[in-house]
Amino acid sequence: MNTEETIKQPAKPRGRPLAFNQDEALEAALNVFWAHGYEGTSMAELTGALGINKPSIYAAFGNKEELFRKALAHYVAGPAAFVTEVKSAVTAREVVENFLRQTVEFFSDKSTPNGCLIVQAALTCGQGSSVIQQELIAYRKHFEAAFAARFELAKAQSDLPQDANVASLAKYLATIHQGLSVQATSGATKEELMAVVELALKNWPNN
Amino acid sequence: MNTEETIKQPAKPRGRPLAFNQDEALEAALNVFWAHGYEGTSMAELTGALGINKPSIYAAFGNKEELFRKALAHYVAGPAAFVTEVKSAVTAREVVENFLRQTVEFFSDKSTPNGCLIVQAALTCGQGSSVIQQELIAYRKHFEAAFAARFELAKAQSDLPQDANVASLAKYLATIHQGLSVQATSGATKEELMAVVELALKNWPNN
DNA sequence: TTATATTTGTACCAATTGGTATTTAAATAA
DNA sequence: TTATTTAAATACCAATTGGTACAAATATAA
Repeated sequence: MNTEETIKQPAKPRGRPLAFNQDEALEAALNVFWAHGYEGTSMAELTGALGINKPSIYAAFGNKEELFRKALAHYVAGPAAFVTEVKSAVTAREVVENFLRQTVEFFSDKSTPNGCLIVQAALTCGQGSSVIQQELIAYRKHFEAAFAARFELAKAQSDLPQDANVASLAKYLATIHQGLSVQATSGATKEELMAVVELALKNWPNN
Repeated sequence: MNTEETIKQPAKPRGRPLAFNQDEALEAALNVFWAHGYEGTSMAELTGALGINKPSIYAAFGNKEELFRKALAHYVAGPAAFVTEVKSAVTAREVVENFLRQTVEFFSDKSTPNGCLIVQAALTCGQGSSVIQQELIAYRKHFEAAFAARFELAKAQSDLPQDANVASLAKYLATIHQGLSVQATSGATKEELMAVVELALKNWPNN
C-alpha cells in the first residue's frame, strides 16, 4: 500500500470552506425522502430541510436521483442496519423473531418517519422515476434473498426441516415486513404491530 | 314516491352529445391511477389514456381529486368487490382462505395493474396530496374493521376461540394483504404469492 | 330558420418542477 | 498584497404541473 495515499492528512482545504456538515445534510435529506417518498419530495422542500440552497446541494450530492441514492445507502448502513445484523443469531427462529420485533420497534420509533424507506419511497410513480422504483425493487429482492440464504444455512444445520422451502419462507417474512410498513405508515401503534408479529411468529416451522 | 321523479325517461339531451362513454373513461382513469398512483398520474397522461381532452375531463368528473375518488369508488364496487363479498362464507376460516386466495388471483391478473390501488396509490406523497393519502388510510381501516366485525360474529358462533383477539386477527390479515400487494408490484409471480398465502393460512386458529 | 343548451378543441394561465449561470464571499498559496 | 481556489446566494432557465377562458361545433326546442 502507498502510505502517502492511504494515510490521509486532515487535508488543507484550498477555497472557501463548506458551511454545512455533509453527513448531517444527508441525514436530513433521508428523513424527508423517508417521510414523503422520492417523487413526493421536492428540491424546494430539501433546501428547507437541509438549510442549504440548491446549488450547494447539487455541488455536494449531484442531482436529486444521486442524493436519493446516497440517502438510501445512509439508511441501509445506519437505521436499517439491524436488518442485516439480525441474521447472525444462532437459529433461524431467533433470526426471524429478532427481525420482526426489531422491525416493529424501528417502524414505530417516534424520532424517525414511520415505515420503511425501501418499501414506500417509490411503490408507484410517474414515468420519470421508474429507475428509482426499479432500484428499490432490487433492494427488496436483495434483502429477501439474503434471508433465503440464511434459511438455507439453517436447513443444512438441521435448524429447519429438510422439506422447508427457504425461498417461500423468505418471501413470507418479506411480505409480513412490507405489510407492517404499510400499517405503520397508516397509523398502527407499536402494540398493534407487535400483536401482528406474534401471530405471524406462530406460523414458523419448529415452533 | 313521486313516479315522475323516480321513473326516469331516457331523457332528451339538449345540447351537443357527449362524445365518450363515462364508464369507460372512468375505468381507463382507474387503470392509470392503479398503475402509477395518485401523484404519479398527470392530467396529461389521463387525457391520453381516456382519449378525451382536459376540459371534457373536468366537465365530466370535476378535478383530479374528484376523478380519483370516482375511480376509487369504481374500483371498490368493481374489481375489488370480492373483498366485501368473501365475508359471506360460512366460517371465518373460509372467509380468510377465500380472501387471500382471491387476492392473489386479483393481484396477478394480467389484464389489470398489479397490487392494490388502495394500498399503493398514495402510501407516501407530497404535502398537496395528503387529503387523498388520508382517505386511502381510512379505506384500509374500514376494510380491516369489517373483517374484525366478521370475526366477532364468528366468535359469537363459536367458530373462533373465545379468547381470539378479533382486532389483531383482522390486522394480521390486512398486513398480509398489504404485503402481498407490495410483492405483486415488485414482480412476484402468482405461484410465489400463493405459497406465501399457504404459509400465512397455517397460522389461522382452529386449523 | 332561429334561439338555446351543451360539448368540443385550442390556446392559454399562474405556479411549481428539477436544474444552472453568474456573481459575490471566504479561504489558502505565492 | 495578489492570485487562485472553492463555496454561497441570487436570480434565472425550460418544461411540466393542475386548471380554465373562449370560440367553434352539434344537438334539441320553438
